Amino acid sequence: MRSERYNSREAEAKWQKKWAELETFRTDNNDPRPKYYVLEMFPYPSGRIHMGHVRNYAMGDVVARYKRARGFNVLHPMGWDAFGMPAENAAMQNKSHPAKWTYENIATMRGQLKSMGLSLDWSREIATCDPSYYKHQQRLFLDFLQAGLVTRKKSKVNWDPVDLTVLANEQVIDGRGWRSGALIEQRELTQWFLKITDFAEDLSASLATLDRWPEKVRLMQRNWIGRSEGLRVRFKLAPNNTADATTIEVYTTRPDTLFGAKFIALAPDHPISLAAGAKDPEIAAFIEECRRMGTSVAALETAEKKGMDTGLRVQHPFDPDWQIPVYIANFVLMDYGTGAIFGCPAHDQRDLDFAHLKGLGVTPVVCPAGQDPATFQIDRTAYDGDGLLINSRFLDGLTPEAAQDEVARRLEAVMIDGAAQGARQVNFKLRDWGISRQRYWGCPIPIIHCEVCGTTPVPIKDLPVTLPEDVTFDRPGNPLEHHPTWKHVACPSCGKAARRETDTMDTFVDSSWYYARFTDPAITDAPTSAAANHWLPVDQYIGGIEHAILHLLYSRFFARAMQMTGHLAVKEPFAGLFTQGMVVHETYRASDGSWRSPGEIRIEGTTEGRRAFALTDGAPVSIGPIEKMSKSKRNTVDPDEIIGAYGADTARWFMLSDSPPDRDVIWSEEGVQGAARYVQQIWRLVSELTELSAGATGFSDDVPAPALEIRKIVHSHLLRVQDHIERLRFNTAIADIRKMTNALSASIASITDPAEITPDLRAAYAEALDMLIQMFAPMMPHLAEECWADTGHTGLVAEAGWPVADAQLAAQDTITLPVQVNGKKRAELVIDSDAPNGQIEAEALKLDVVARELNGRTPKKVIIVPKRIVNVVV
RNA sequence: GGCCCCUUGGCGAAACUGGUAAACGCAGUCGACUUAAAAUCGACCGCCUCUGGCUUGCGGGUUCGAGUCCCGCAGGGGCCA
Repeated sequence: MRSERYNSREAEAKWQKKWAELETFRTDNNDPRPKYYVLEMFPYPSGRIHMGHVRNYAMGDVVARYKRARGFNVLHPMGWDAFGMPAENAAMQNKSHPAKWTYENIATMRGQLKSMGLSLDWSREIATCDPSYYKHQQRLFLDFLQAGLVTRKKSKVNWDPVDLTVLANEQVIDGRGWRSGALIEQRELTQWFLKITDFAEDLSASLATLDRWPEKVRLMQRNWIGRSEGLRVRFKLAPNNTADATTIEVYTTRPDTLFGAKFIALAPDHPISLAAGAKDPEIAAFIEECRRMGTSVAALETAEKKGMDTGLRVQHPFDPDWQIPVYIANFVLMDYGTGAIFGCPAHDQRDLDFAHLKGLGVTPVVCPAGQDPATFQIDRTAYDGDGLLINSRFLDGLTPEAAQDEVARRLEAVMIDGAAQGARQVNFKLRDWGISRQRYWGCPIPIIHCEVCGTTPVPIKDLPVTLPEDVTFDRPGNPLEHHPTWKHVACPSCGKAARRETDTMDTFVDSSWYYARFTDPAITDAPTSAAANHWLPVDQYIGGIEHAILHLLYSRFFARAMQMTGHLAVKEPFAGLFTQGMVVHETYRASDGSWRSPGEIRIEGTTEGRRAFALTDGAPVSIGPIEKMSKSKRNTVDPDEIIGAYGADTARWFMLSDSPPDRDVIWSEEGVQGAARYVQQIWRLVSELTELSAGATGFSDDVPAPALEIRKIVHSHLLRVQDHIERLRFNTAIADIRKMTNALSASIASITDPAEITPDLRAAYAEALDMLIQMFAPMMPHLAEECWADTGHTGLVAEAGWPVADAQLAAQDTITLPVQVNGKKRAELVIDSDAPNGQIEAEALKLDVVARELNGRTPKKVIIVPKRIVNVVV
């Protein structure tokens, strides 16, 4: 006996158990069907899943279940991005251990994800903090080292003197450490780097091949890599200079503006600056002042421009008698280009500001079209557009592009001290990836420092280098450094007492290759097997836009490095990328300014007059803007509570239905209730269709109108839903499913006499019933299984495949064409869909309204767009 | 400051390559059922001077035809500075 209302709680638990028992979603690497790899960005085990996860994984699951139904061997794994600072912070606060905290969170979150009914192959679950994972990461590090993709060099870092740790730029807020609040110092530390710049050219160029990535993400990566073509130019120091050097080398992307040069600017830590500082205490003080400003590029740009004359002068490359002053400037970066620039104030805003500051003069050398070269002046705004060269001797009249070429050509031919004065160079903004972190909860870098042998790799047979478990977090700094014994080891090469590297790897390393590990997660002797080449690239990767640059770029680098070291055959890990929008919610604030959670308030009134009150004391609460769900603003909704109250299917359906997937979705109680109502509506419709289709046998040779109508509705909607899912337009797929159920309900309601139910109609309802269940199964899998079983099927709908749409049935016999007169719609014409244009024109002109509009005039022309529109032009 | 994106009813939105603007839903109004409520069902639901006219942030352009393409402006967002 079937219950009136669908009980999601019972049904969801039942089907999740069934899928687990039958291992429905376990994927066999040797399955002969075509492969499809769906991956959602794996979560950080922060404690509990949030609505953003629900949205991300609901989308991925629709794709996975849909592709499985379409006959693909689908890989859809899940794991944990499990290393990182929050575990250490929690350990400090709770006097616990990061591993305990992390694994407890994983257990909780695994349970939560399972309650969503995701079609995941849990047998492939990995956690990056597990030695069985990071062992292979250490192996990759050693192979990269051998291949020359790892370096160790001094680098400036943000140093927190209280926490005794290095901070990332985004952890420095207003010059202070985000945790300690201490003033951050710039320190030079020896750090490990992965040489991502070796692949800069390819990482930039190959973006063009990623045609299933959002254009926005490709653009962001392109800008980040920052490829530019320019010229290295060596300026000779004027003969009477006191410097030890004889030339200053600059990098410029605008060699065409060389005749507009007014100064040379050096980075404060340029060797020539330092040498000048050594001789002149005033210069030394200025360099020290620049250092205190911070390293972030944004900080440099917004800071007031400052410079100091070194007293040095260089000769213009094309005129030895023309001397140019050399400044040390706070806006020049040592690690971009050569750490020195020449300034052309007329055509670069920064240079112009500096020239005004120092009174260096401005000479325009590029004149825009339509301006008179004799009078063209630059005042407060530099001109960086196109035009023709002026005031530039032999370059006059050339375009900037031609002038750049000419300057390069001439300077390449001039030799100074055995080297060309000018050399063309491609430059990148991209820097090598510093992976050293002075933290405990990360992957140990498998290196031993020996006083005799130097930095020595840990032999592969000794991997993994595991983290010691007995660590304490009661004092600042790196617990690995404090550990009494861990770092003391024998040198693997000479056997003498040596010291382990105590830096661990940036957690971005962990997530740069997990997609490859999922393809064969159990192998113990290598990071990857041939399975990786079978499965990769990932066909559809889904995650947040916040990873548009770093994670995706690092992963692209890793695939290339793994290819170079024989661990992978592909260089692009993600063929298709989709970036989903956030889950946002209204915010609520009490009169004292503190935030209130949605569970602590009640809302009165509708639309305009909505007001909120605290549940506890009825005090008014102001309704604030809709913002990203966050703990700090307390506008979060707990997925557990939603799933408990409404069921996973309702939560999934609402997440997918309300907004396009790449836009933000507003979580609202009304919206969820609408989805819950729809679940019950389907339940009733399925019950009615089951009754009407009882005893259905099959279609006759000539299906009569009412039954044919049902078939047309179902097949045409199936085609559209398919198309929408393929293009990840889940919101419109859902709209079409709802439309189809509306049409089926209307059809059932129109039956007044049981005699109308012919065998053909019975068969049509039977077909509609099965197809409907199969169509919503990817979104609401539990409800689908319950309905499928309830309508007499023995197997799982998850195994049932995808229904086949009959395009002929879906096609329309007659169509309604709008008829316009002079572009304004005046009438509609119902006509056979295959009617020839001549007939369409004749019938359109015969329409009363059209005849009235024409008022006896003959149409100039009649435009007929097949199956679209008729436009009569008078 | 530069580059990119967005702007459609009260709200979320739909409209694939230029071709009936507002599908599907949320909220709302009215009605049916009910002692009542919930649930459910039915009707309505952009604006106006309403047999017609207008409407996709604002102004212009291209076109037989513009939400869609082009130019300018305004507002919002993102990335890089």
